[in-house]
Amino acid sequence: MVHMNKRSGIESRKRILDAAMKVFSGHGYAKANMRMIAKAADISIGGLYLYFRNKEDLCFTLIKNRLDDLAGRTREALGDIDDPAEAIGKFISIHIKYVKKHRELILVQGREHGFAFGIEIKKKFFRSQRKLLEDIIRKGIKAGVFRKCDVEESAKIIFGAIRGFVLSIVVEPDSLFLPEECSNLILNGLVRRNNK
Amino acid sequence: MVHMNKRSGIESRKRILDAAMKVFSGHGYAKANMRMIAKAADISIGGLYLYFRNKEDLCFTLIKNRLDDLAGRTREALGDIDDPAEAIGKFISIHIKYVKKHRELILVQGREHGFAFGIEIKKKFFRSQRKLLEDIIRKGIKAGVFRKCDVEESAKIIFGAIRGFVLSIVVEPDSLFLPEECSNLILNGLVRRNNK
Amino acid sequence: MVHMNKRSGIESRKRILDAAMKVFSGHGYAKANMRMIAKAADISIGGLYLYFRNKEDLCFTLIKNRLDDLAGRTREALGDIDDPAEAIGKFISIHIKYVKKHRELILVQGREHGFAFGIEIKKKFFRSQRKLLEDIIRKGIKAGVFRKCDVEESAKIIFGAIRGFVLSIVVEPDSLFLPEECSNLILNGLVRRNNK
Amino acid sequence: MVHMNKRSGIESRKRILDAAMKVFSGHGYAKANMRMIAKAADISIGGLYLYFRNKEDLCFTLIKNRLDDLAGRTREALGDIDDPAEAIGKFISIHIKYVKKHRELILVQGREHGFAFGIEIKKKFFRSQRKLLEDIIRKGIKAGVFRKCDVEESAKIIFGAIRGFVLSIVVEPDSLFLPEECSNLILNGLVRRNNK
DNA sequence: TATGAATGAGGGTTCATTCAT
DNA sequence: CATGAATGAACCCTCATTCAT
Repeated sequence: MVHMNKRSGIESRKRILDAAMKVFSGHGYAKANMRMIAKAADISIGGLYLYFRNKEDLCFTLIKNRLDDLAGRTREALGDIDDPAEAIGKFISIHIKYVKKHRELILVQGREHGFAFGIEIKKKFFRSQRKLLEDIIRKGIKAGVFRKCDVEESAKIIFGAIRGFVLSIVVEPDSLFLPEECSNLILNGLVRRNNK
Repeated sequence: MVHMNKRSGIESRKRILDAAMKVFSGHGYAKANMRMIAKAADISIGGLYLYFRNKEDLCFTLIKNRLDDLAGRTREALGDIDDPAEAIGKFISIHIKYVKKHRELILVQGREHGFAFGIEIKKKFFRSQRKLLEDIIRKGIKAGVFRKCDVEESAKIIFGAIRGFVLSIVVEPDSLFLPEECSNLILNGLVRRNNK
Repeated sequence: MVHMNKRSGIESRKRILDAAMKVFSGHGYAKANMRMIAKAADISIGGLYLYFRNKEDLCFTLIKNRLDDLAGRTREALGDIDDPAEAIGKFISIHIKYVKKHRELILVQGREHGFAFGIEIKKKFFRSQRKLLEDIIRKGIKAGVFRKCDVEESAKIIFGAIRGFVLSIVVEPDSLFLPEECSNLILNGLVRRNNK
Repeated sequence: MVHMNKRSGIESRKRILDAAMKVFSGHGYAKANMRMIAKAADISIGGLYLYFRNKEDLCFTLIKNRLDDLAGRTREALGDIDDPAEAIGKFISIHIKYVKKHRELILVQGREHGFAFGIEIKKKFFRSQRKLLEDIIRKGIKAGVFRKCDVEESAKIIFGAIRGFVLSIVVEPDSLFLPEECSNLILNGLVRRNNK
């Protein structure tokens, strides 16, 4: 290939990241290889290593970026909502819509590198998101809107349902549930209310 | 090395399956290799291929066995329960306890082989389990115990929560939710009831 | 598989040989494997080794049998022919018809085992057949029917043509030459005779 | 080991081809292995796959190159010969001398890959060479130098003799016939002419 | 005479990573 | 900043052969 127009480092980095997202999500971490990414990024194999220490680092960066992005959006969206029920609904819908839009994110991940792969970053993310949910629930209970339940457990369960959605994208992309229904179930439960 | 004491084919097959479960779950599909499994099964590499066509077939069999087992247990456990709320609770607890006990199951899976890896078997399993949930919910609504909700969506969401639990085992094995709390939330929702 | 009716050793040996011919000729020596042969012979793998020391020995026996058979038939056919030209024609046609009928023979052979594979047996066979040709030619010259040519060279060339035919069977089975035309060319040459 | 002195891609390709020819012809396709070739080419195993898709591709290229080379030489040599008898002689001698010089060519080939291995390329080559022979013979007949014979059959037979020579190289390298004698026999036949 | 589970060296191939240019 | 040829360990899998039964 001929010499490209010189590109800035920043631009190259971004190109690589985009390409890597495409390739990793298309083939999975294990089956994706550096040659594919290099080609997709229109850069040489060696070039990859100018910007990322190794394959793992590249993938890690990808995940971290996405997680940070989603965390930011969630924080933002929740900022001006006071009603706890509405906040729960918003939390669910924003997460679900995000993973649906960026489904590539999920497809990237494998169980390589003996678990350790990006696990810390994910743990931190999950913890922070659960915290958010806990705060909402706690506020709802204090406001008398929610019943007195185990706050932490409930947060885990709600977040679990969202993660279940993520898994569904991989296995059953054609039968995903709706965020609205999810909020509805989580808020109201299955059991019939007296008054309706 | 000399020949092992002759073992029956059946016994060898089982040894391999056990060893494979251990190795796959310990390292993940991609990082596990046939040599490891052979050593763990106390058999030669070639011996592995006497019982399984290839690595994929071996792993596939593993998953299928577990799924069939869980499906059987679920069917059995649900058989003599009439109360829909109780059935929901049972469904949740049996699934969650099963994956907790056999957490190896989850760790096995990767995204190799272009998604197709065992996906059909899983899809079928998921569909059948969701069907079970749907039946319970429908019965609950008819009995006037459950409110009129979207049956299919609700089933997806409940099953999603269980699957979220599965993912948690991988990432946050130290903060799993309790099956009882899960049933509680799913049945009663977050929002406070009028009468309490 | 259940126990077969006990078969005699002789019969088993023959079954194996037949099966081996089929398998070797269908796949070539290198790609054929003992399992295939065992299955085709309806015997166990171990059973093969009761009758033949190893794969090579089995194949070798195959070749030797065919070569001996062809040598016998040639000797027989040539026995009562006096006319040298007719003898040449007979030699060519018997060889060509034989390899055409038993084309499997050819397909068996590979270049495995560093050349040595069955080479001695073949050499011997070739030498004896060439000798036969030489005798015919020499007789023809003495009788004044054939011109004075280099007997050994001519025998080599004629036998070469036959061997070329063998190769053609592998590569161009649809454009084989006719034995009659071959004798014709060998006997009369390309160049026009004065008197015709 | 540290990196070799950087070599150009072209040069490496050639080194590999040379090494492969040596190794394949020394051991035969089936017994030759990529490690041998790598070592002989003074390159790493992986390096081989930079230039050839796989073992088969490597061997195929080898054969194709030789065949193309011989075809070119034949065409060239025949270009300025008008006398049909001389042309036949030239055709025979050029082919025979070529395979004698490059005897490695023959030794390479096996019956692997279910016959298909390079067979098309060979067929094409054989067809084109036979065509050449046919043209010479036809010209000879038209000029009244050759007797009226079956042109295609005769071409097949002559080419068959050459191919028989090729086989002889493998089995009886010590008793090859001479190109001159071959032309002589083919042109004049065995049967004595009236006038001599 | 017969079985077939078991062996294990060795084959072809891949790919993350390096480094001379 | 960028290249891409080169590396080589490691992978999955095959198969001739053995031997306890």
